[in-house]
Amino acid sequence: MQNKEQLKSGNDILEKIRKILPDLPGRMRQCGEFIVSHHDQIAFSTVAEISTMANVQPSAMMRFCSQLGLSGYSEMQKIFRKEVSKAAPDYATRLSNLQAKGDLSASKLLAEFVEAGRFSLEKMTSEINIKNLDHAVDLLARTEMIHIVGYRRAFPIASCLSYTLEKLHVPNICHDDVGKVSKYSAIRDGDVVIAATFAPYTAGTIEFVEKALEKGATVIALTDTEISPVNMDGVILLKVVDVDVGDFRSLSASINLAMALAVSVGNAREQI
Amino acid sequence: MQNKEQLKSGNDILEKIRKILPDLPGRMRQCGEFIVSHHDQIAFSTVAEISTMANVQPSAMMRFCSQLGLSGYSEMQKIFRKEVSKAAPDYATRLSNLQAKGDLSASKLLAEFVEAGRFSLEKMTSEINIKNLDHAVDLLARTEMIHIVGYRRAFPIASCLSYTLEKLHVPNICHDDVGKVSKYSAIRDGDVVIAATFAPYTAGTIEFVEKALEKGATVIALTDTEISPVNMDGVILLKVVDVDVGDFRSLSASINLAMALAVSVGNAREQI
DNA sequence: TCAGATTTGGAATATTTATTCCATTTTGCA
DNA sequence: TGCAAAATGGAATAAATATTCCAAATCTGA
Repeated sequence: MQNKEQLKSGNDILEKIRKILPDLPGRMRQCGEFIVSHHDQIAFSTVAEISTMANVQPSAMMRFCSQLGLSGYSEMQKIFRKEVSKAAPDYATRLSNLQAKGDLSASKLLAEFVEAGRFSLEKMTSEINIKNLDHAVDLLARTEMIHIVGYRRAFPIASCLSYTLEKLHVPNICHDDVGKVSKYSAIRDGDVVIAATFAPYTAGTIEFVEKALEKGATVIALTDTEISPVNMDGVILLKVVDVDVGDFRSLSASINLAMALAVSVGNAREQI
Repeated sequence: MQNKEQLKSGNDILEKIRKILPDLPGRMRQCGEFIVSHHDQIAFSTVAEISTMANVQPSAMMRFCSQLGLSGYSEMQKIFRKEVSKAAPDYATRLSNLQAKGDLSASKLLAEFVEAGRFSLEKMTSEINIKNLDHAVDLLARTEMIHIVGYRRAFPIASCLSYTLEKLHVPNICHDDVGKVSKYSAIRDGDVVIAATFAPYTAGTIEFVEKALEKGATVIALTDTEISPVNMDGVILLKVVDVDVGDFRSLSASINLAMALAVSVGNAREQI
């Protein structure tokens, strides 16, 4: 049994197993069948657990992994873990490595941002709180005035929201602090505020949220963690994480959430 | 610290952490914050890995788990593992789930924007003119002043560029037309203008480009076609297309190109 | 049927990981 | 300012897990 192919992915492993399965003796066959049908559990189960479930001895499972050309169960588990784990790739390290090698061209950097953007978008599909999203749309569809606040890095998100809502003829005020004038007084009881802020959380946005809540407005927060300082009592939190590229972040997830939110509101208002 | 509540689910744990977080000392706080924001990784990671990522000692993490009323990290991991084994659908499944909620739902719209964003990023990778990108970076790295213009839908891109360049201490003026005042007079011979405009091409941006060229500035255009009205003689064109969702567009490609451009310029300036 | 080859189960061993313990440092309060 | 309490880092220890080894059982082919 000479294994020329390096098994790099879970699929490689499953394909290999399917190929050799017909010629396997008893226990080896059981191992193969079990792994194929329960591959989603490999990432977080021990040899002992897996072999018990497969009705084989632990050493049988070890032998099976050797037969696949792997050094052991651990190597197989690592491959499956990599695919199941939702940890963001370490773009910061990748960037420093590129920089250290003097290999940091604009096109390489663009590729990193594209990758980070893609990852952020995909991750958002599993992390978004749909109940809160629907609740936010409902509130925004009914309110007389939408206030939008997002400074510094979050300002593109705020301006995008404001532009989109205006195109849809939804009354909104984008609080841009022109002339360093904050206009809390424009907020009325019953209005809704959309506040966008991400680590390290601009103080002005936090203050704005506090003032808004005091005035009886409802606040919808676009932010990157449940323990964000804007997650105050009664705030509807839409968690959205954009991954870092060095000291910066792709804005892909948050800006697309903003667009989807605004267009949903526009649609909902047409039906009221 | 008497813990009466039995923590049975991942959510119980996260809720408990959020409650005690404000009163925690240094390392305990770090542990709590890390777990809340990376709870999807607990199932797959060792104490050593987690504590390294959280920048605490392993024993700190152990102490934190004790403070939650758990017997240790293993008990916490078991709880999260139990929930992972039935969750974790892949991206395609998550997308379908979002799309299944009804044609006008916010989640379906979000799914559409996510897909549009991913597609736009993918497309940009194959369509970007690398020669022009490098040329643009070179010019931007050498100029005394960068002027940025992008109105209406392109304004988030302009503001994102401006913010990023400012963070990198690159001199730039974002022409935002506050009070409907355009400031062509600030443009000097030798300056570089980044103009972002996409169909249907804001008249103000076209006029700005014309004025800039007259004044001897170099213009870099972020636009969606070679036949864009800003593709005037001598303009360096960076073509970037964001795909439509109904009457709107995901901004993913253009905003990530802007980020990559700005960061490249920052890097290039550090080497001059 | 028998002998050699292959497979198997499980004990022993090695490695990895979780946990405990304790000296030192830091914090908070009178 | 000083002291007691709390927090911390890290080494030592315990526990869990992966792996290796080998005697016994089973299979295969002449």
